[in-house]
Amino acid sequence: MPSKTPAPNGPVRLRDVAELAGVATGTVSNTINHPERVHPRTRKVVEDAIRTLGFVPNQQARVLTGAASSVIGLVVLDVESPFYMETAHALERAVRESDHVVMLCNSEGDLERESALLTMLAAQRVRGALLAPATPDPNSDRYVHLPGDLPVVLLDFDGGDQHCSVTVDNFSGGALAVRHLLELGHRRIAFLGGSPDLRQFAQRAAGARHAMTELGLDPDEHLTEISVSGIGIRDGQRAAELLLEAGTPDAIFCGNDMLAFGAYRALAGAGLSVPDDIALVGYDDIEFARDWVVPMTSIRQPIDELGQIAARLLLEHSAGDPAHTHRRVVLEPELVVRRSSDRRIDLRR
Amino acid sequence: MPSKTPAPNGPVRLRDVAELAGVATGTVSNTINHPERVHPRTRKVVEDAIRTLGFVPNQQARVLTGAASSVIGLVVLDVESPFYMETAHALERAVRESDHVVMLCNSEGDLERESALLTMLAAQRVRGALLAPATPDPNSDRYVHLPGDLPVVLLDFDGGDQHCSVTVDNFSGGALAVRHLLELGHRRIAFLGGSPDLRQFAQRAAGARHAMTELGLDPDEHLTEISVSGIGIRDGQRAAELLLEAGTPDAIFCGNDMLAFGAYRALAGAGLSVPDDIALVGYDDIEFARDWVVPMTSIRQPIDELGQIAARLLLEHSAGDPAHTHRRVVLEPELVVRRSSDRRIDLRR
DNA sequence: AAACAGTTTTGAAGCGCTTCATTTTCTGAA
DNA sequence: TTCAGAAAATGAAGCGCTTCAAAACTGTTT
Repeated sequence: MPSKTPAPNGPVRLRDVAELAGVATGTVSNTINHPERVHPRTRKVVEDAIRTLGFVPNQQARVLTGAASSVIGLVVLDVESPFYMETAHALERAVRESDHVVMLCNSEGDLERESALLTMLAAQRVRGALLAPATPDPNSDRYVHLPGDLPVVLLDFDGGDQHCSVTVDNFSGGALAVRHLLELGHRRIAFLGGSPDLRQFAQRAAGARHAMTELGLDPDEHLTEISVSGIGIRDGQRAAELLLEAGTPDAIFCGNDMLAFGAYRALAGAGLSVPDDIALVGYDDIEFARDWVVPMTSIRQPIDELGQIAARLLLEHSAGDPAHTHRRVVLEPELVVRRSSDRRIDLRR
Repeated sequence: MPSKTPAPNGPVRLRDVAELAGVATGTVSNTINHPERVHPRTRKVVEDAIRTLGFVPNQQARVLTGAASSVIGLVVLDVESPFYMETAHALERAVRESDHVVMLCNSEGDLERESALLTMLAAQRVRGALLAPATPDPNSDRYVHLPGDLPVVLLDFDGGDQHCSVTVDNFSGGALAVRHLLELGHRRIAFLGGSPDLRQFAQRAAGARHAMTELGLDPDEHLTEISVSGIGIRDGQRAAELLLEAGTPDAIFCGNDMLAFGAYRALAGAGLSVPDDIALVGYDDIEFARDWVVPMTSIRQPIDELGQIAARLLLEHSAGDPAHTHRRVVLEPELVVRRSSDRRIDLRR
């Protein structure tokens, strides 16, 4: 005579454990979630049953009964970009201790896809999402309403008072780089940035201009700006080649490290030595920068801190505290001087 | 007089939509999942209600009622390794069309953590998981029993007849590289591999030896093997420096591209030219290989294919077909010749 | 032996959805 | 106008879990 068990196939259910242990389902649930409430003797029996059956509680069912999800979504523009990967990793480390996992999603810079992913995350009822927006428009209001009121923290994008956000000051970073080059005595500087309507690049360029003005130099005269559509090594190389045709500057400041690597290739190809003939500065300080053939001076984004703060904001926000107010945190980048801009520095570093 | 709605807080529920549209819950469910079953007029009303309320169905509840999850887990050793990232990306592309998303998890090479992640994925009742095992032991049986019978496909690890697996033939790749170097006339070759008890490196080294024997050369005489604990640029550099102290070989074959980049730095630092003084071959053909200062000859792993096949196997396996039998697919790597081993090739490529 | 105050255990209700046997409504032919 | 059959809409049951009021046990005190 079959018991109440409808079908013994599929994964083991809590009820199966209860049956084997000879207790009620509530007791099994309690030994898992409130062990102190159940008698040690019973607890032992239940735990044994769990082990013999290899029971793994269905998280979906749990969440359905009100438990908070332990999944955090992260939507980035490009999973292959070292910067975003390092961010993902930092975030993961940050949420690890609170037993959360990161679900990494790739919007590929496509707004449609970005929306689809956010909806998907909302449908999964994840705890919340970190979003590095794909919009180039810094004032876009497309993030005001998010599907199924997903708790969101924006990365590298100012959320106004609609959302929490964590950004790194690009303007300040651009200024940092150019100030450094000016201090070294360079006067003809080129800024090699990605597509000019990507927020980050525009802000870095503005910072670069500011650093010049600050010292009483006219940017129009001393700063050549050149922009590329892509942001990869190839793009940097091509742009730098173009730049060289119009004359050799004293220094090139690139909008990111990949572009700087490309510029390096162009310079090496033209027989120019870095840093002897020309100084080179990148941005992001990805791992490769340190280990590039000539170690690359770069602007470091405080990625670990960014991950930690973003995680904290998100967990706080998604805890459902009605008193929560949106906060924006702006982090300061840091100049890391290496050989590519300063010949006094050991080649190895 | 309050209606049956218990609490209008939290996300919008299907029932809220039904109420607003003035229909039964079943009808709302049908307009979402079986639109053809509901009258166009009603459908319109319901769809409007969905839109005004911004309803996003709770995926957890859906899965609970038997729908297959749309999440696929991917557990890798190192999320910052370009090889795994490219794999993750390829996998993502592969499952995109079937509307699945990838949940990327980082085991950091830690067996404990790997287990924890697999349990977590089982608890989430994901559709299945791709696993790049952290065990160095190729015969480990720790993957025989997985938590909550999670459907799993192993990556880069032979699953025997317990699991499906997709691997790339490391032996063959090692042979490919060394054969290439021998054909170019090099006779004193060094193999610079990562920790010798990482399966992949051991197999590549074996392949290298085989290629020598094949040509009647004694590996003991012509092949110097040197291993490093790490697998990063720094490690490669240090190892190559050590190697140079004992004399300069004709060519260095590195167990991965990062090591090769490091070796390049060491060579450049010692004033040796690649490829004129010494040839260099990497492994994995990550994106950087093509764009390294001297474009790097490398062994390409067919990552796209790997992602596609793995995805297909997993979806098939997790479809629950009882007739499913575990398959192992072995992919062949490919030699990509670039400047670092062959001076006849244009510097730019 | 009865009364009491814990301490454990129980099991039904409910989370948001889908399914499906029923009921209701519509359609067109008789 | 009636009625069979198709089409559409209904709503209760159930997915696996947690919760919580109620029931069933302790053991201690009169």
